[in-house]
Amino acid sequence: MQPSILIADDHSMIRKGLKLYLQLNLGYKDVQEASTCGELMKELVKKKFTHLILDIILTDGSSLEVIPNIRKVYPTIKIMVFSMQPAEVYGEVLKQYGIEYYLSKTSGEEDILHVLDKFINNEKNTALNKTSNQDNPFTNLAPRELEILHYVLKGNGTKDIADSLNIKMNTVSTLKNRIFEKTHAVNIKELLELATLYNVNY
Amino acid sequence: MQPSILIADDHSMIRKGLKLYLQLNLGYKDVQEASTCGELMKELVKKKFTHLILDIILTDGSSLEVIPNIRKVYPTIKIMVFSMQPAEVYGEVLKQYGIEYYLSKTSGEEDILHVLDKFINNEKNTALNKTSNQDNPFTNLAPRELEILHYVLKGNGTKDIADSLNIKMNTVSTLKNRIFEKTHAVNIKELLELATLYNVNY
DNA sequence: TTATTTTGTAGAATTAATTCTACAACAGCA
DNA sequence: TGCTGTTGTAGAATTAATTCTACAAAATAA
Repeated sequence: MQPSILIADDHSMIRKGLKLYLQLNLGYKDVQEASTCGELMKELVKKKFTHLILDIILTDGSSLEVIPNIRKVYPTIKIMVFSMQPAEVYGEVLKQYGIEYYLSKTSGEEDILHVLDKFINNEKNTALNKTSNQDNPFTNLAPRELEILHYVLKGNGTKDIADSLNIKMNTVSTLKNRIFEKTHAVNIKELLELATLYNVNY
Repeated sequence: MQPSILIADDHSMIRKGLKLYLQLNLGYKDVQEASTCGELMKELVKKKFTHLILDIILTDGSSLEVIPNIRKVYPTIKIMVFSMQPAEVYGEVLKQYGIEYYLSKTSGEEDILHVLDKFINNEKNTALNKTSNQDNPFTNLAPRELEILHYVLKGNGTKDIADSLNIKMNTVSTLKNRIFEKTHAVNIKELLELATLYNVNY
């Protein structure tokens, strides 16, 4: 059976690039795109996919949150997550969500093709198992904390974040405090520096 | 004459996506890739390109720094810069380097194609022209504003600054606002980026 | 030289952000 | 299997920060 692949990422250029790899380099013809969580869910209903490739953060929310739902409705679908961060940052969270395949957008051509190929052919991914970097302060962040971090690193304010996630400002403040505690940063400037240091983008 | 295009970006996926737009959507066949400043210079020697598309930050340095050199050796080459940031952040710097075309990677499909098309066909780019044509945005700051800037860049909060200068928080806020206005930064993150870019560390 | 803009400052009012507390759900350990 | 720590959430109270307005002094333009 031919694999049927759905890509969800809010940058169209990334979607096109990934699609190109899958279609031209690896020869998988059936590749669809979605740019938001909403679109993602809509596409899933339209058609039965065998493989999902999800950016962690989409404009309308974190794809991590919808993964349990997707799993419930489509238990056989294979899911790969990808983002700008090196694997260590999301390592723990991904394990928590049972994600076995991870691709960093900063990887080189060969790595990308290698990981994609393994993913589509359901081979075990070796890369994720060996990661557990203790000194990266971002590794200890909880899923929601990472999500908030994303917005904080973009420069968004507390109210903004609260509004776009539909939670109270208090909650965002609490999460932000926990991020600062765990990373030992004392202000946004230090957090940004740390993020630069550990190659954590957004 | 057919345009001959060179893309420099350290994310291979972005290169592929951009290439796809140029080749499949716009029909320009001659598109090459480089992932580092070093590779960029090597490619330039190999062959005469008509158009360059550069990510601002590459792994081995800022592409902005090599632009003057490129201009000296290849005065007719057209250069477009692209990055993850919205145009305003780099607006001033780009002006300084004589860059007329800018593309944000976060743009949607239509915008990307539109800007690319204009660039390749040497049409005037309207988007960048309306950004104010001052030099270094920090040179317009008044003495007291620079003083406040110093504390802001250190990561200090409004109250802190007010206390250590023995002025009211209102005053600091007003000064901060004027700093943001004059630099066109919308938040601390952008201000820090601008400061880094202009080597401002008061 | 006069008119206009910029600069440094703040009061009042408002809005944003934090802190402190709490609690239920869950995870992990022992 | 019960104990303990973590996570995600928010209410109440408080504090920090912004906005809007204003004004005198200084700088600048006409």
